[in-house]
Amino acid sequence: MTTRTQPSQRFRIGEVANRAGTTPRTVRYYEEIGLLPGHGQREHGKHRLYGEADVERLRELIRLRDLLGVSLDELKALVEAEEARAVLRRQWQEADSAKERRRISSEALTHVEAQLEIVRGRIAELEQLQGELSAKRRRLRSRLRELSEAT
Amino acid sequence: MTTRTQPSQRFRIGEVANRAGTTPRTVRYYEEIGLLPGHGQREHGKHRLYGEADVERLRELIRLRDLLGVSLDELKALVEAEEARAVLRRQWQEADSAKERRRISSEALTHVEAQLEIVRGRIAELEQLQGELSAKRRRLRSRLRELSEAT
DNA sequence: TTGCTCCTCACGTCACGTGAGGTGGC
DNA sequence: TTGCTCCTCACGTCACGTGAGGTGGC
Repeated sequence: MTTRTQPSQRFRIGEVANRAGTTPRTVRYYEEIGLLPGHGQREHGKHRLYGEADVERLRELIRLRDLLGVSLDELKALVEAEEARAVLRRQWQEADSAKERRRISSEALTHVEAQLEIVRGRIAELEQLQGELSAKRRRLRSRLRELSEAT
Repeated sequence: MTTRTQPSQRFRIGEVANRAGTTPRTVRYYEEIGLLPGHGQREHGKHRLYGEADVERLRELIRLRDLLGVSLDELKALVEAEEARAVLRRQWQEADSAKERRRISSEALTHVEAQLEIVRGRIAELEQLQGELSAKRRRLRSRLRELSEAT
């Protein structure tokens, strides 16, 4: 499973956490719940070592967690579905029937569109809030202008 | 403190939670940590009763919690600062020196601008993600088109 | 009276934070 | 050898979820 060529560039957990904007504890926890590989063949007590790809994955996880506001379970399901599709894409690149390939692609499309809907909704809500805050700011500015003109 | 005219429209905790899109447990917890008034003169074991204003406040709390991604402690500080300014505004409407009123307004402006920065940042990040998802969708659609043309 | 929702503990859970005591690599 | 970061428990915390056992209002 997850046969990973050992990356040339090796980071320890602290640096990985730093680069991804989080803490070592979070990295260990994500390994514990299966969000990060945990490259199994590590002896008990030995240091965890990571490559650039791990940093990227962690960054992406944190990004989606924060922006989509999903639980780690949902996040796991999301990225696992993504990976399953990536595997299928590679396996059946030329092989398999056109019908099957259509099914896979259209399933992927459904997932992407669902995510887009969440993102669009969040943007809309934030823009609404932004509008309200801008109006507030405008009122405060005009009040301040009046106050300084009154001197 | 928080002398509130008893509202004519009275909801029980379940309905308040429903209208705000949350649960009774959350309402009780917010009362416990001081995010919601808890209209003190309730006898032990008696039902909590709320008005339309409470529903609005709860909605706003949940909205800010979800959109800004702040802790409940930060949220509390945020709304308390807001309320303190509202009180000042009412107290010193005509009274007090123009200098003091300028100070209050300009402090409020600083807070609003800080919030606007957070909101803008989040929108920018979400738009970045939206762009990436749109590109993915475009690729998937064109692949599907090719697949159906190949039949 | 029968349901329903409410009440107050109080323990469980998720996503980590924070030491405690010990080992490993520049 | 001296620091520093790492390791593994394991308990603490924040923001609630979830019963347990009981009371209150249409």
